[in-house]
Amino acid sequence: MRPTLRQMQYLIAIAETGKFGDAARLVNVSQPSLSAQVAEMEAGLGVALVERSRRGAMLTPAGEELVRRARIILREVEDLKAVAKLGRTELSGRLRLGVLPTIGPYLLPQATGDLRARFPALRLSVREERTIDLDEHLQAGLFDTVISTPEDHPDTEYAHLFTERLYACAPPEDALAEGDGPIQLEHLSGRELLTLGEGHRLSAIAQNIAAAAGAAVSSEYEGTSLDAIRLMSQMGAGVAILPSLYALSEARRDRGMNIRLIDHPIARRDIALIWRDTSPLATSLHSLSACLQKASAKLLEREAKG
Amino acid sequence: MRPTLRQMQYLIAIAETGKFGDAARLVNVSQPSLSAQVAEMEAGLGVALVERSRRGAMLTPAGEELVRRARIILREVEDLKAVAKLGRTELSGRLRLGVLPTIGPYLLPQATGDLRARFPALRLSVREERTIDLDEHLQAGLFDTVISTPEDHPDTEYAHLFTERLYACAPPEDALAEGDGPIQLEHLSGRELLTLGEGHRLSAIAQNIAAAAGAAVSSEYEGTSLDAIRLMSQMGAGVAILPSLYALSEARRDRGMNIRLIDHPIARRDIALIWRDTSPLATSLHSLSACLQKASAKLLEREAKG
DNA sequence: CAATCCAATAGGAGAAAGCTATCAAATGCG
DNA sequence: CGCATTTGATAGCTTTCTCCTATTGGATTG
Repeated sequence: MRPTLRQMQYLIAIAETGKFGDAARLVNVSQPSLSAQVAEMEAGLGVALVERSRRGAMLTPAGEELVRRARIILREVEDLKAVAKLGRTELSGRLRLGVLPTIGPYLLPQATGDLRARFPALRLSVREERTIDLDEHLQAGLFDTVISTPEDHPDTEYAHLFTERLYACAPPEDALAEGDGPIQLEHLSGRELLTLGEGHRLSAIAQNIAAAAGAAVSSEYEGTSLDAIRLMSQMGAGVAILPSLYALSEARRDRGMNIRLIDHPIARRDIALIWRDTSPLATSLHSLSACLQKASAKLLEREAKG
Repeated sequence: MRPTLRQMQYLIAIAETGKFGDAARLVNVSQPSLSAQVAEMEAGLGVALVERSRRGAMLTPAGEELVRRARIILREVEDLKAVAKLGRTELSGRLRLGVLPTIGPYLLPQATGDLRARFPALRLSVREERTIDLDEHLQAGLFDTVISTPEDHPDTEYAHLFTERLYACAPPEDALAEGDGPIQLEHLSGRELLTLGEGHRLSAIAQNIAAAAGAAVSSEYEGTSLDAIRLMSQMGAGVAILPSLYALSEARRDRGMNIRLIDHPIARRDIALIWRDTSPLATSLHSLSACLQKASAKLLEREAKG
């Protein structure tokens, strides 16, 4: 690819020193080598760039113009190297993160402070999608990493973030709302459960719970957001099935809200930061996961006691 | 100089095709060569740029960023080549022209039309200086070329433009002002001659004329411009010695002005476009001189008749 | 299970870029 | 004037880089 970066560098050295010999010394090269490269450059471009005389070297108008441009180009190459160096040690640039809508809005705000401190050059691009779409888009390269349930994503590596548990939320006048501690599956027997629409991971889990508890998932009221489900529940439409992060963060905000932990292995799900097993970002993503883990621990500390 | 332009090109090809093999075909290179160069680039920068998988290649965030920058850099190299190509055939960019103050203001305006048509990319930077300064600054590289008298500039090549002759200009009531044709040196005998200050070529010539004609050069009234000399002459201070271009162009404008050609070999001087004999612009400057020659011929056509 | 596809690896050939030594011209100094 | 110095160009040789063909290894597909 002519002219070469090296040739440009040599030409600039001549512009700066005014002599072939000094220019060669400046760039740590022998004078004949530099002469040859400059001659090569002139031949390749078909223009005289340097005027040789006994008193040294002087640039032609064309040479001056090319030096001006070459300086810009070399500086941009340096910038490129600097950017790469930043990216070497830490995450930087745009990282496309896919996240479950039952997690993202509650976990990420908690983590932003830490993230900014730990990865100042990182620009997160976040998108909420259903589990099934997360997987497809991760494999297609539209996401660099996702926050989801590892078992739904083949050919991936992951770092565990936290274990999500489920909560039941009933209307105030409901019998379920009277107690305080965890409830058993049997307590849900015969009830109508409210959950998100199809394709969401939460929906699949709710189906399992319903089957195990002898309950039914409401087909009429499939919510499009957790807030919608909670509101429907408050209006008497049924028992809302809510995941940890939402339940705890909303419960903290709304003291009147009555939630009860469902105490059963089926109502647990591991949440992890997940990436393609071919991704070279693995090590960086591990430290990202540490930040996220810390944030989730803080959000879930009430759960540990309860 | 790492990374190389070629390496950047290869990385871009991967970004565009999504596969090493296709990228190699795109840039007319074997797949192993491209693989090696990209690997070299990654090693040199210390960052993973490409995520390899069985389904092809995918860029990391760092890779995307570098591709963005590399595209800019490659385009600027193309621009540089294009600029060089323009400069190859014709004069272009800034050409620093030094010119005698007795010539520049009269010759150059006449030539501008032709110059623009012939060298559209040329930006003339003109500076008027005394002969002695022209020479010094030409040698020092502050000028690419000058318009002057060849015999005053050693180590130069030149292209003849025209032969300048001298005119005598006397006050209206003067005896010299009565005739019309050329005058002989004897007509100046005993007169006081007006000319430019020291260091100007015209001054030296006027000294010669004075010596040969038995005249004196006024030491009191050394003009700083030809207009000043002419005015002083009109006020009765002496006989102004004026060169062709000024005399003819002003005579054309001011019909009442009386000028008479001095008919003697000593009152001639060759004017040429001059450049260092080491200048690679020689051929281009020859075509520049053709334009200037044409302009001067037009200005001097009255002289040919008279 | 064979066929196919993709990237990495191996080994060798050619080009490119480097170096030392030398030359030719010109300048500078005694 | 003459000799030492400085300048860029040239010559010859060595090293490094770049590329190519051929092959391997792993994974996907019919």
